[in-house]
Amino acid sequence: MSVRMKCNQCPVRSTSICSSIGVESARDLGRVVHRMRIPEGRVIYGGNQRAKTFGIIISGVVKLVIVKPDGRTQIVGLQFPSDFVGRPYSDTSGVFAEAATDLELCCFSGRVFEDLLRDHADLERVVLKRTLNDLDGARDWMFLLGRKSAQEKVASLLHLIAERAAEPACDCSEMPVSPSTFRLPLSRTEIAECLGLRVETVCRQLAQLKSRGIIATNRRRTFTVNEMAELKRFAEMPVE
Amino acid sequence: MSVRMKCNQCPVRSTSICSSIGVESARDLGRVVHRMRIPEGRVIYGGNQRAKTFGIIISGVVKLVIVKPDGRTQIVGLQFPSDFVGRPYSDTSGVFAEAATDLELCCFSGRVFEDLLRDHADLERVVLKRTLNDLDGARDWMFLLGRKSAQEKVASLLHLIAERAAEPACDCSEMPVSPSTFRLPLSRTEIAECLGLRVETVCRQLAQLKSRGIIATNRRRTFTVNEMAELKRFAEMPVE
DNA sequence: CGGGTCGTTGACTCGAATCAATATAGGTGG
DNA sequence: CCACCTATATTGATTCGAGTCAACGACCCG
Repeated sequence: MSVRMKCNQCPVRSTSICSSIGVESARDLGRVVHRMRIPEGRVIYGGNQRAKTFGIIISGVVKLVIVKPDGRTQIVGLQFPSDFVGRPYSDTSGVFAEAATDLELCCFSGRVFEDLLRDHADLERVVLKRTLNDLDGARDWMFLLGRKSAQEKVASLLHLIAERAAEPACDCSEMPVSPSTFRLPLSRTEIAECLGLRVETVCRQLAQLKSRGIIATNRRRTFTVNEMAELKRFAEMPVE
Repeated sequence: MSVRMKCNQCPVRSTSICSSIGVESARDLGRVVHRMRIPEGRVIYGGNQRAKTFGIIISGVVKLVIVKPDGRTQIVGLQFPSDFVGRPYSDTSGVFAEAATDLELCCFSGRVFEDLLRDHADLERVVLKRTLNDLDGARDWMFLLGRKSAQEKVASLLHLIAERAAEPACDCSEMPVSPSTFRLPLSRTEIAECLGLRVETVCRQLAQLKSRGIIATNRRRTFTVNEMAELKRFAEMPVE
């Protein structure tokens, strides 16, 4: 099976960077890709990872983490299917990328991709656009970290995940039950690490949302959002 | 006086994007620039600002702010001389840019710059590199907002500002007194808005640092860092 | 079925927010 | 140029939200 074939049946083709570049760039990119399965917990880049890796997430979730020597941990980004993974033009970033769930990654190895970037202005433009969007996202997240209450933080993250999980490209959904049920890609501890909170606080806020009927959880990672609109309200209102 | 002349004597030429592009791009860019003085408090883009503006800061400081309807405010970025100001490829960003001090800006108006970006791959590449650095910076800041104590937050911000203020391109320094004295580009309230704190908390932490002899302040905005190394320690240690 | 990790809940503490009262710089107008 | 006036900064007293410590419960794996 040729690479072209693989790209043609790629589930994220229409939403990834591949959809925004010219045929020539797409062809050159298609030549150097290979699919890869990565188990939960594996570090993709950063830290002691020597080789640069770039890729597009086909399925699964990647977390971007900052860990300080004293153990304090902050998750500074989440990436979902169709997102671009990698940090071009630098190999010294305090951030590292780790598989939050098992992943399917369409990846191209370091040097090759950077050469491609240099040679294909359209590819570089689309990476720039993605990066600018990531920056907007990071800034919205800064507002959350600096100004929102625990209640709002938890509601915001659930809302964000629920929206991404609902996208067709994402296989997080378990079964199209009534509103939206999906498997949470993060543990309680990881949720806390996203939000600048402690696990216990996250649990208490989840309990609150449950008692109000806005969400439901049975098995640990199985989530149902009953009232998406309510959830959004909670994500932006100081309290009730 | 020609534009070329103006560029030749530009104080931030060697550190801005202009230093990283080819002669042809530099020439084309030089054709469309004009200097502008902008008073403290003026909004440069975002909010109700219709016209897109791009530019390079020659002197002064720009703050990037998110304000929510209920009045909660978070500063999500600071930009110093030689930094690039503007948000290409989008006009709907919740962030807006405001002059934190009086500014001197070398600016190019919207459409023209975006066309230039498209036509000059080297210019686009250097904007991409800057954006990636901004993203790294935003993520470091997320760690600060999510995980640092008030003490560390204040020390971190002062350290960051002191480093940028010390750069030759920056005219913040007042007089080369013993260690480093400079004019703070932010009010106490703005410092609080950077850090996800309240004014009162910022004051108390400043008082702490003063009583330890690490910094000194006489007139409100005049700051001296006595012990840069100590300040850095405080920026990263849970407490003392 | 048993062990261990992860999640949940409760009691208490602590750091930063809030509320309130001055103090001081710096600008303004007389 | 000086005295006043206002916005900004500072300090104190108290409250409150989230952190910490501790125990228990439940899901998941072998």
